[in-house]
Amino acid sequence: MPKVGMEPIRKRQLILATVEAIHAVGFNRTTVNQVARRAGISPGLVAHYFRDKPGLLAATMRHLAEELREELARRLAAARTPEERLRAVLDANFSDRSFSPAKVSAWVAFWGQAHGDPQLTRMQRVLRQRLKSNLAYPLRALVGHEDARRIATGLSVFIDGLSLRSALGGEAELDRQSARAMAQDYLDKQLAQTPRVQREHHSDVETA
Amino acid sequence: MPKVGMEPIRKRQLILATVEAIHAVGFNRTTVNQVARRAGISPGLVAHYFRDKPGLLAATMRHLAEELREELARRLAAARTPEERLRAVLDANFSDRSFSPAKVSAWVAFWGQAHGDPQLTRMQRVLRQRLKSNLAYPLRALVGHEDARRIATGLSVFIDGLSLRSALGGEAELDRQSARAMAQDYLDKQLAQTPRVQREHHSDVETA
Amino acid sequence: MPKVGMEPIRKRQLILATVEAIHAVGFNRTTVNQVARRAGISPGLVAHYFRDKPGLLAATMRHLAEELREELARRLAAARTPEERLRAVLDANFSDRSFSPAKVSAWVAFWGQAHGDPQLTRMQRVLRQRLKSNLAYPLRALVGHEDARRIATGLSVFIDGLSLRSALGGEAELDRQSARAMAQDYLDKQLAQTPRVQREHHSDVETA
Amino acid sequence: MPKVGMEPIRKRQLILATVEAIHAVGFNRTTVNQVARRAGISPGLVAHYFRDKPGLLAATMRHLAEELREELARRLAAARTPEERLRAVLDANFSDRSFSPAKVSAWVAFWGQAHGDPQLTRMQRVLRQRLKSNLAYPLRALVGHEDARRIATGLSVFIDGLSLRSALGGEAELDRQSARAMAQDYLDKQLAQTPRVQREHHSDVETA
DNA sequence: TATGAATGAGGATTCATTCAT
DNA sequence: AATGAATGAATCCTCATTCAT
Repeated sequence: MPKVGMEPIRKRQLILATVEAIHAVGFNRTTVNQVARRAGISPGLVAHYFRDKPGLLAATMRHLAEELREELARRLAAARTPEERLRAVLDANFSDRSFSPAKVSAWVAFWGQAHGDPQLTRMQRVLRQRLKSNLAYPLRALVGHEDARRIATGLSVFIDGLSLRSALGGEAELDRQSARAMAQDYLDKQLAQTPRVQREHHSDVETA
Repeated sequence: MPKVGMEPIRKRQLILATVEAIHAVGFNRTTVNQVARRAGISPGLVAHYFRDKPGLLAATMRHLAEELREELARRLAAARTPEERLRAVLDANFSDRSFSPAKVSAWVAFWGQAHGDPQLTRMQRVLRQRLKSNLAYPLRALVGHEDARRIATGLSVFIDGLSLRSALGGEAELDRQSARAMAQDYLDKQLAQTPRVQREHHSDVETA
Repeated sequence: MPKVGMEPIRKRQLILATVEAIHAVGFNRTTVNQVARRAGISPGLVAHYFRDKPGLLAATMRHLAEELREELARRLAAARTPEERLRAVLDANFSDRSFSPAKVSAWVAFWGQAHGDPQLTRMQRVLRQRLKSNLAYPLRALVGHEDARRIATGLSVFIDGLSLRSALGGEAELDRQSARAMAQDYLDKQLAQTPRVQREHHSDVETA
Repeated sequence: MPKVGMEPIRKRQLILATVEAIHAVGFNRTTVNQVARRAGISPGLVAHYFRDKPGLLAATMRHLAEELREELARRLAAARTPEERLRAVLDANFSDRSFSPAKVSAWVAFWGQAHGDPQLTRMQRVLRQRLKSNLAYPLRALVGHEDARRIATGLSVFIDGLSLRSALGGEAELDRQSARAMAQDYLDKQLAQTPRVQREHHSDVETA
């Protein structure tokens, strides 16, 4: 049943099937045939669209990263103050779409594979850096440079820990809402004990 | 060249080789032959001592957990106050022996495999629970029950995040000392904003 | 973009692409998709015109044989004496068109595949027989029947050997001109040591 | 059924099975499983001994070349005069062991694969060079340098042609004895028309 | 206790072929 | 007449596991 314009559809089907398979049977038992069957597609098509298994896995991870980026971009566009920006970053990371059990499972599985796979390692590094930047930027409006960097690092570490816990424990142990709350708590407690800085373009407004 | 009393030596050799292999080539490329060769042992012996590959992997993880337990027990034995106990828990988790690059890599690899493997999942759950208990107990001497539980959970999440970051980034990005310091910072900031509780057996001492 | 009268054009394109592919990447890596892409044609058309891969390969070999036949026919038409006929046969076999590197590569590749493929085997046999006949006929005007047969066989064997050498060694080792000269040398040396026979219809001419 | 010292036996079994398979079903249908089954061995052992399929094929060709070398060495050791040496070279190339139908089939199959396979190409080149040297050396005792080179080249080309003919036509068309005779005829006819040269170290003997 | 040769099931990948458009 | 997406059988290869020694 050959059709035109199927490429994006097929790719999406296969990527979703990959995430589901990882969540359902674990990374090791996730074979190309598994994924293809789950997507209702012939295994040969995987090669057609992703070249090989590493290609499929990399594309899957890229897809997850892209989803996260979209969620974040949408929320940041509506944010006006540093506080709103910080909230937007957390909202994106714990959004219904990005923090679903299957996707969190996939993230953790990829973390476990990153060692020894240069491509995955690079992607992880980029993602981590991006999260830190997204946090550090609004923080610099509130606290000193060094403190902003420190809090951004700590919060991104904490978010990773929450993902891990969520994936390993199942939803029962740590649901999305609680994870979100714990991240917020982390941020609040850090800010509460960090000296605020008056920044020039803020003073202007305040003295006006 | 069969010898008697080789069992514990062989087991240790194979377990260490497993950790090294995971760190060196990643979980997926860690084959039984790889591990055996690295240990300077015939692959057939793996079956003899661990029955099969899952057996070797479970034993390896059990070994890591046991090491952590030993480190902790030793330090807790010398701890007298709640503060010392908390420090002991952190010291154990970030000890030279438990937080080596290879071992942290192995932890993260196991996390990635836990999904779908009931045995690994169970072990993870037990470990996590143990860490939380070890933290919550001394905390209950300082803060309320609910706060103790909350801080213990948060800190164990944060420690996991630090391990992950350490494994993925390499030592360059987050060394052992810095990770230890960040965990301490987390604990300090949490305690600073949590109301202290006067407990009976402490009041006695203090009022004396 | 369906057009009429495309059949011979498409077939030629695909056959030439097959020869080029064999020369460029070797027989084994010559896939239908390879050939189609090289011809700038959809792989589906291969089935349309040649039914399947064996059909394409057989047609390709038939094409090479036909080319050789044409070259020979043209030259033979102009030949008047037995000597001219012999020269014509050699000229045809070592012509620019028939003895190009790509085509010689293709011949050798087909030889390697002939075993176990009845169709290819049959074609090889026919070709060989034809070459031998084309050589034996003019030779019979010069030497005895048995000698003619012997020299024809030997020369056709030698020509095959030259093709092989030319294909394996690349043009650097044995170019077309040298191969032609060696074949001629073979023929000359054989004739020089074979007793000539006076044939009736020749004596008439000569005694006239 | 693991045993020690099986390596050379297994390798020989697999190599012979490879030659037989190529002869029986053709190069393309010669799969690793085919060969293993034919050798009465598990397919996994192929990887154990030859790494992969190309490794097996290369080893097979190397084996054929080595066999030829042995045949030649044995005969050359017994040869005293240039004429005996030349005869030894032909005897070796058309020996019962080296010129069996299956082995000739294998040679031709390898020729067809050499294009695009650097390893096979190199081996072919070395073999061809060796044959030419083995012929040129005794020839230089009989004729001039340039003539020796020319005859050696021509004869080795002719031998290749005979192998090809023998493989394609089956034994019916050109048996081993006839092929041998044709090669001898080629050599004799060439020598008969090439001026002999008196070489110093021969004159000494003859004038003594 | 120890070896490592041998097995064979399982997985990734290739590719000739089909077929809806 | 032409496309090229899709199929799925076939092949190579890996690797956990077994077992004779």
